[in-house]
Amino acid sequence: MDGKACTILHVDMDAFFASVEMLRRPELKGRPVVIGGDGDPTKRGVVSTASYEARKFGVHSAMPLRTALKLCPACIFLPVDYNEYSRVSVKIKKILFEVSPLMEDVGIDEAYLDISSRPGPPEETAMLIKERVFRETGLTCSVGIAPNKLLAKMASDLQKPDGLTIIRMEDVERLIWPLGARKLPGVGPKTEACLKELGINTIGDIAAKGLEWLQDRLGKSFGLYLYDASRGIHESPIITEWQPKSISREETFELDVSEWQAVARSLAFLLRDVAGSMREGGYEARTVTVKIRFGDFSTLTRARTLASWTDDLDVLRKAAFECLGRMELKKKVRLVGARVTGLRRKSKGG
DNA sequence: TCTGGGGTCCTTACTCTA
DNA sequence: TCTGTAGAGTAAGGACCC
Repeated sequence: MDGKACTILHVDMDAFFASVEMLRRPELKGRPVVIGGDGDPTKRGVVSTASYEARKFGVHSAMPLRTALKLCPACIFLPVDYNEYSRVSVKIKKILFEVSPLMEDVGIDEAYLDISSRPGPPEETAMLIKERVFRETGLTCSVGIAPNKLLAKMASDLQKPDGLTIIRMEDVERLIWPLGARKLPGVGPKTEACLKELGINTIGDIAAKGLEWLQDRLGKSFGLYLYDASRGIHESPIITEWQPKSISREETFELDVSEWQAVARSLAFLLRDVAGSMREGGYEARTVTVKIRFGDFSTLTRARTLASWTDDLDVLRKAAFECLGRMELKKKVRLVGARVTGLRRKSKGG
């Protein structure tokens, strides 16, 4: 941002996965629907999206499917159909891009738009988006309008579903300060608990603290972020081009395994997948990391940086197995993962 | 009996080198 | 040559996001 007043819009699809399923199966409308895992709530997996009806039972995303089933035995459980949601997502992003090419894609169901140079009031642009998205996909979204990305995101969250909310800098004290600290992006369950210990419950409580006080207790970088964010100050720009920094695959076993061979077999499969994605995107990598999570959820990672960049499966596999060899598998293994970092685009012909 | 998968970013520790 | 140190690169773990 260059100092000029900015108008940023945050568009967030309402219960996206569940809403797409309801488009395909209208008989699900008005019923508690949970999307997650392979759709079997007796198996390992977590909730990706719960319809608003399911949320009334206390079901929310990231909750284990087994817990969701207990809370809501009448819920309809469906598997995640990522291909279908991606197809709909592309349609929505196309509409948004037509409204403003200064668009930042944030995952499958949300985006930021810089509409500073669009004529007319921003509410008009927001209404135009909502109408077009509904007309062309049958889905509703919530839109937040603000001078920066942080406030735009918080705005879209204030009124859901099908909301339209504006936050100006002068509204921060009235609209943002009364909210729980957890409502600030970047504050997760751990930070929330830590803040509570410090006597901080709301965003206003954070804003009441000095910069040094926050930095002493929460670290230099995060302390500064909280100090600014609680005042609605945030300067990160709209990112229109994105390059991945890592490519990874992981697998949670249906039952924890104790045989090294099972872990090794899974690792080999995952690496083949990772290498496939690398080739697809035209990337080569320098560092390979292996992750092992045990039944008690304790997690180990081991990394190996290679002498040069590669997308050769054999080389990646050798590095990964060397990492695996450095770990003691004394407990049953729940999850195995493979990741490559230090990515660069492969030069043509090489 | 819980707790996915694919990412990003931050902090801390360690090692090597200038 | 010895010693201390700063900085870069690497490694490991953790928090967070969708």
